[in-house]
Amino acid sequence: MPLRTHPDESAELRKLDLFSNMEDDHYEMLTRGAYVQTFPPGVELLAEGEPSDFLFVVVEGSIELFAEWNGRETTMATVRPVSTFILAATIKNAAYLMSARTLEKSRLILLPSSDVREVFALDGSFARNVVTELAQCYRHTIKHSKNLKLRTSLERLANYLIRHNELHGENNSFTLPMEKRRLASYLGMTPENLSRAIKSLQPYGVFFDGQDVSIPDEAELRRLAKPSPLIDDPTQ
Amino acid sequence: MPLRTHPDESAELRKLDLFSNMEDDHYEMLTRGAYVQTFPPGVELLAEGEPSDFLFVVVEGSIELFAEWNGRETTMATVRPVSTFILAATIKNAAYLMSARTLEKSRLILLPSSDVREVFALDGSFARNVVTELAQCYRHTIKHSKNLKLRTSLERLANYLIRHNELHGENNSFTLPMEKRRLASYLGMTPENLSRAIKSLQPYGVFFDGQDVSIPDEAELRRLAKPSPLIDDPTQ
DNA sequence: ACGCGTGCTTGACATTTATCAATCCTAGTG
DNA sequence: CACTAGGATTGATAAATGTCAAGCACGCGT
Repeated sequence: MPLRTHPDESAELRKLDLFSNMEDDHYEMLTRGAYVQTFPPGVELLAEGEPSDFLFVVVEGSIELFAEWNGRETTMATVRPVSTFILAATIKNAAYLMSARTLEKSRLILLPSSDVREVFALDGSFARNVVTELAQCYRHTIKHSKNLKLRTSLERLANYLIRHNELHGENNSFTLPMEKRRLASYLGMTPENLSRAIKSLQPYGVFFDGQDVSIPDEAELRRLAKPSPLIDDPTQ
Repeated sequence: MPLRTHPDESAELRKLDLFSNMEDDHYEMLTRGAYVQTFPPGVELLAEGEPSDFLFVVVEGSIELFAEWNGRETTMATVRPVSTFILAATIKNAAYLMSARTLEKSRLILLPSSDVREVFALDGSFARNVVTELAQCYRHTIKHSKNLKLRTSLERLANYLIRHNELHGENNSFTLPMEKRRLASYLGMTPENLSRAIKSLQPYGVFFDGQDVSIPDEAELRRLAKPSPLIDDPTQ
């Protein structure tokens, strides 16, 4: 059963960049119809093609954005706290282009799309925040396309490992943040192909133990991966 | 030698969705430093990685947005009049993620990025127009990624032909709007592979004569292509 | 009309990637 | 503690795609 937001969630929401510098009564309009809901893993929250009824905010857990065509499926992105998803569809009042499912138990805030559009039309600060968020998503997707079109799957894997090590590695070691089959799908390859790619990175000093990865000497891997900030840097 | 905008270009610019509902003095701020310039074919206007000095508007001709990595190059989009490009980089004051070159003789309006950002901060209507434009670009790029990840190159070609026939075909015939090698690059394949893909579409009722295409009976092609509005419809 | 360049096509071949089936491994369950 | 289900791996094979080299064809300028 959906519940109204609790003060805790509301405070968390207010801190988001997307809602900074907004007038308080506009923020009130935006959240008065909001729900907080917790979902178990593997729940499909929305399907591509549906009209956008809600803007979603992940407060806890993780969400997979994926797309389907002709019986095939591919992972487009993974969304982690605290951030929104399907903002573009909400603002444009258009159909979702991607489906979403929970990967683990997740707590979400649902903001009615009509309220979001209403406040968007009224509040200039909010409109500017939406631009920043959309520009971010847009540039991420451009980089994803460049990655797919300019690199082989082995190169994509190598660059993924280097970037993830930079962001989350300690002592050049880290644990994969998702199942291998999802990573494979995100990187545009099959699980079998990922398995073989992992093996063929061993000569470059990459060692896997289940989900755990260690890259004692990054230099060799970098020679193969040739990372570029214009594809791999999430802050660019 | 750069020239200030002429009254003609200025009127054309003002009519763009991006500048609708703006206050006149804000529009004035935006255009007082603008230049109009005509470029011959094949001129590289900007390179990925450079800071965004200008927002570009194509008034005449056509522009290719492309990206490079490790000696490889791929076409990301073709921009035709009247529309802007590299808006996201301009607003975020970030490096370009794509390079741009003229495909034919082209007339462009250059708006200094600093002016665009200044007006963006002042004018709520302009900020909302930027959102609409960015959401459009974002969703286009999502569709491009889905196309690449979910379809084979033959399926991508088939869908491209169906869509282009819908939009620009007369009597189920049309002329390719770009060279085959650029189409190949846009579709994420080599020119050789495109040549073979074209041949293997003959049994599906697709006939090429140089740049001219005719699809007397679309039904057969559609059975192969399985077009989806969530990938192929530019208005979605 | 003649060359000339560029893009297109074709063939032979190599590489990359997917598919299918079997097996292994491991975390969770009764 | 064995059982089981689902993911991961492996091998064999097929399909898709890229590479290289040669030849073709069309348009352009002289």
